[in-house]
Amino acid sequence: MFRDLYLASLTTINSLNSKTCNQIEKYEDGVKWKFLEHKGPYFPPGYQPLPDDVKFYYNGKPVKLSLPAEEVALFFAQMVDHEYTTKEVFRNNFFKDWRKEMTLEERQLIMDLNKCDFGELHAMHIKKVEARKNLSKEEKLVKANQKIVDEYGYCVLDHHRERIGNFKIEPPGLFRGRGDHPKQGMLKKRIQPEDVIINCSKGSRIPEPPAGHRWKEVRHDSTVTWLASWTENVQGSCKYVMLNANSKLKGEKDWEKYEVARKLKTCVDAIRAQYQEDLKSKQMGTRQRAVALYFIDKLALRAGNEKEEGETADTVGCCSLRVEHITLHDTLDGQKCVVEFDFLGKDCIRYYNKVPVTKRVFKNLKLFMENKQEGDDLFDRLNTQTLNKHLSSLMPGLTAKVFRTYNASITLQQQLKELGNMKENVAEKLLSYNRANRAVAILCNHQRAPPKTFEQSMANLQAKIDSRKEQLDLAKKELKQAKKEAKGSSDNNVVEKKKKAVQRCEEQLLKMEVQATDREENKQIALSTSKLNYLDPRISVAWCKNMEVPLDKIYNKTLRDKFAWAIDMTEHDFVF
DNA sequence: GTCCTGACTTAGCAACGGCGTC
DNA sequence: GACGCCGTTGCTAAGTCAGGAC
Repeated sequence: MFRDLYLASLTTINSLNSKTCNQIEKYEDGVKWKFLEHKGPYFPPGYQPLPDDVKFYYNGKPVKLSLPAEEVALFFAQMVDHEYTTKEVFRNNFFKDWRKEMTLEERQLIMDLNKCDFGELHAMHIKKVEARKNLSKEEKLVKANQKIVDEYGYCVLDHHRERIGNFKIEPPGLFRGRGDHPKQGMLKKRIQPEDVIINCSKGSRIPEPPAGHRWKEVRHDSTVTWLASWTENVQGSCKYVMLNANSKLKGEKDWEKYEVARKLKTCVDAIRAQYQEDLKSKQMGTRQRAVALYFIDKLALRAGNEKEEGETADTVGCCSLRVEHITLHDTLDGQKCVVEFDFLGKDCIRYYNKVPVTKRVFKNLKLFMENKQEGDDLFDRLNTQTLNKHLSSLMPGLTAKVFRTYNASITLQQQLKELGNMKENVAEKLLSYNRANRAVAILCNHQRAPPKTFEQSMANLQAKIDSRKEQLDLAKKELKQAKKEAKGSSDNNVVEKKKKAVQRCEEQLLKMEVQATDREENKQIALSTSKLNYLDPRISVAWCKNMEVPLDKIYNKTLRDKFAWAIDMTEHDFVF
């Protein structure tokens, strides 16, 4: 995949368990692995045991916890005002794992989480957060942190110095699975150097493990893009240290992704014709595949791999839909053949939609649901492997995911064409862009929790609009008066001044009203996900050029870096 | 064909920090 | 200069998909 990888440097934040540690060192930078004794364990950087006046209480009595148990208690204490800690599953998992870190005596004493009082630990945490907020820039070690990024945040790939995306090892803490995750609250353990695999070129400088320690393995695999990896203990999955999105390697992959989606554009009509035909197939499997493809294409559903029951939250995608996730209505709200979808998708985000479908799709769905009950798969003859195998036979590189990219990008392009108006000012053009972006976000079901301060900030903005309206009325009156007074006079200066004031007021009012509309429409919709992952950046770059809108109005610095390849190559006549 | 795993992309949340307003 | 708002950034969970083993 790449020829010549040199890992310039790599470091990990946080260190090892401290079970037998007998010495505490305070670290200025809080980053490098630090080792206390040649054969001893690591200690968390900067970790200080609880001061004497901060106590943990069990059943109303103060208890001095051993160091590992104390650290895990702090993880919980930091979260006590979060909804997580009210959930039974979270509490049970936490308590079970916490007890594993306790000494025998502690385990015999601490039997019930409800009798634990983390109040003082939590107060200490809040105090620390507040204290940090009040620090100056220098005290916050901004420069020191930058030095760490300079030293450890880069690698050399094909002779180019490239930024690493996540060069810090994930610190220990409590697992925050989304939704009703059965493993939420479990202890995410501290990663040791002995857990970490380093991947770098043969002959390159191998990063030094901390003194007295060794890496799990050093390998030289140029077929993969990761620089280091480890296995996390909660789900047993691999975690990787990889390059930043602005690297050449990631940029090339991004470009390839959009090129495959563009290629789909050339054969999508034939593919659609084929799955329409397959809806009539005698083979049940083929019909199911056709209906699934219809959903993936029309509704931009995800493929929906099977998941191991009890290991993760109960979420589904297209192929894993169950009969309880759809309701069929012969007629609904004056429309015929309506399918009502209601299920939890990725990240436990609810997908709720009422969609009129063709008669044939509707008839097939009725057939698939015959003699089935809650819990049964809707598409029992289909899985993502067979679906993708079929798709790749229709077009090289075609998978279910490509439809999402294709439909997202083509929707943006069409919407921009429909909504765009060269005569508008920049604020109005941006509203049109955001509306096009929003159409995509709705299609892909990219939601967000409404900001906590939403109602208040809308009220503030409305108050500003009202006050500006009053100013405008006043300015108009003053203009009228000035015109009256200037009648017959050759001096038009006052009138011109008042005219400009009216104009300025109108512009400001329009800008605020546009902002209010945009914000309201965006309340529960996340635009960033589609912008980052689904919309071919060349469409946006070309639009900016054609509409004479500065690119930084739609792409922030991070996005401009990520899409540098598109910014460099795109002309105004680009068509997706 | 199915199951499992590794590698990679996609996703939302929360902390941070810059900037406008008073 | 203080304050609050909101866009940006970092973090890491949760998906997709290919390939290998059986």
